[in-house]
Amino acid sequence: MAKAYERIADELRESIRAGELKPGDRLPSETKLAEDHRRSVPTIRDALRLLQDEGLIEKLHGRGNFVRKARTRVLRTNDRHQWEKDRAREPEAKRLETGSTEHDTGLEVDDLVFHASYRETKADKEIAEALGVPEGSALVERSYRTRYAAETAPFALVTSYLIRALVESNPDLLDAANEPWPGGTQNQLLSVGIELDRIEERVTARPPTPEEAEELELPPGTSVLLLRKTSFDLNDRVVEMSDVTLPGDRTEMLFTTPLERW
Amino acid sequence: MAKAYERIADELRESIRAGELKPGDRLPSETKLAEDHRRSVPTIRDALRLLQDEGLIEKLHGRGNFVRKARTRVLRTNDRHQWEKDRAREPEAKRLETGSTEHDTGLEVDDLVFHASYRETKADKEIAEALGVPEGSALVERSYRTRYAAETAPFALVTSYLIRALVESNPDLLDAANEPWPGGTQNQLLSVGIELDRIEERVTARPPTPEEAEELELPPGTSVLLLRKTSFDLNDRVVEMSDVTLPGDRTEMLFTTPLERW
DNA sequence: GAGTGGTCTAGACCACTGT
DNA sequence: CAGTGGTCTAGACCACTCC
Repeated sequence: MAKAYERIADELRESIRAGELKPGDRLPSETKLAEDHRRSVPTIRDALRLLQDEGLIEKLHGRGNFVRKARTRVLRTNDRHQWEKDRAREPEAKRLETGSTEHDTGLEVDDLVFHASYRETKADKEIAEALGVPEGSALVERSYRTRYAAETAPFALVTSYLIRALVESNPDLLDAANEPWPGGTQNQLLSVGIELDRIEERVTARPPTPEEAEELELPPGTSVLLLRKTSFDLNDRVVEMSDVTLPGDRTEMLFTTPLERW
Repeated sequence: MAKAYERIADELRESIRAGELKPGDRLPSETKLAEDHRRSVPTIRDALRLLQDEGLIEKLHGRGNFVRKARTRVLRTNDRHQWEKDRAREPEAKRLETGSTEHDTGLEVDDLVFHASYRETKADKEIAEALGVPEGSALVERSYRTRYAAETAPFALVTSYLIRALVESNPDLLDAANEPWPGGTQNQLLSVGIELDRIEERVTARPPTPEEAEELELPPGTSVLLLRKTSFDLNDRVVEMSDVTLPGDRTEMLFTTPLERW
């Protein structure tokens, strides 16, 4: 025999999937649902929590419970890397026009708000391994937040690591005041004589930590995508590594793999 | 003033992050926690549910609440596509040895259990658009489940779509009895004269549906990765499309993007 | 059988939203 | 102000695990 709160959740889920309850619709109040199903309010709330955890409904205090609407997605492609490499050697005037985020989103520079901060650190075990340097090596840790001007939450949390010894010959690379840097990271690396050979991106997913949920303004019932991007130079050395946290309900990543001809 | 259940959750989360409570450790019983914090048991349970939703703890009925251990990850790379393309033209004996899943996981064929089923359908609006065919076109819908022999849950749910008109010249492609097909999908397509030019993969993440959680044996507090793979032939036609659902807590996807030289 | 978490109740009181 | 969901209590009873 199935549990009451599961049966009630199943019923509501079915109504939502069938389209009887459409995105934006208000569900009956919790007391109303309790009467209808002849159950106590806490039992109803158990059912609604299941639906919330699945991302199907949104609970708004004082207003009601609503079927969740899909959020508009931000597309992030891997051809941005080649695009950024090409762009890195353009004259500064050209580089100022657009960054890779604008390339992805098709937006103007003015539609986006950009924030960067730099910090000097030493590599812990995990980061050292990812960068292929000894533990304790001096690093430049750079933190980026980009959001739509019309919104309050950023659409990505980015932490990027550079190996200080590789970039310190250009002091401009140690100062966040030079951000946003026209031409992006690949132009920064070019300024110290580094050319990239390839980029590796590792992707996983999990529920957000409370801190991530807070900063990305994620409602309950959403996931985050974790992207670790590693850049290799022509000598197969790791020259940069970034950890990116993206909201799962509004991010779509597109990777294109070209194949050699037979 | 913070809510009691949040404060209790914060305290426990901190203990876990600090390593005072290690993966596998049992938390104090709910009644014990209630006494310690001078709160009712339901309030403690509210706190523990937060931690469960974050994927930090595992609730085991009759045994206790435990700090969750990380599961071993399955790596899925995008160089599998080129590998599979090369493999598609090898003689059958060679193709029988390993499939792309074994290529990714480094396992033997015997370590994996494979299941396939075919079904003929018509393209609904969404699928038709993805395949670039008219709505209602005849399709071959193929469903795959692969799991470790030692485990009960598959590590991926795959639904693949072929356009019937493109493949029906080889009747073997309409029969699941020929699975696992030596050489995989690219060899199947070769048998009807199709060569692939590139593969596009779109990735998003969200909490699992109850059905996905059931089939993948996902504990609460995990996400799924959704991968839509689209294969294009030399004429830029879509010739195959797959939707893949992967457990977020045990899947890592690796995409390598090579860059052209300056 | 002792100890654990899971389901469910009935209700008090608080906090937020709208009119 | 009425109506909504959010927090919390105190306790009954069930189901599972392990000794």
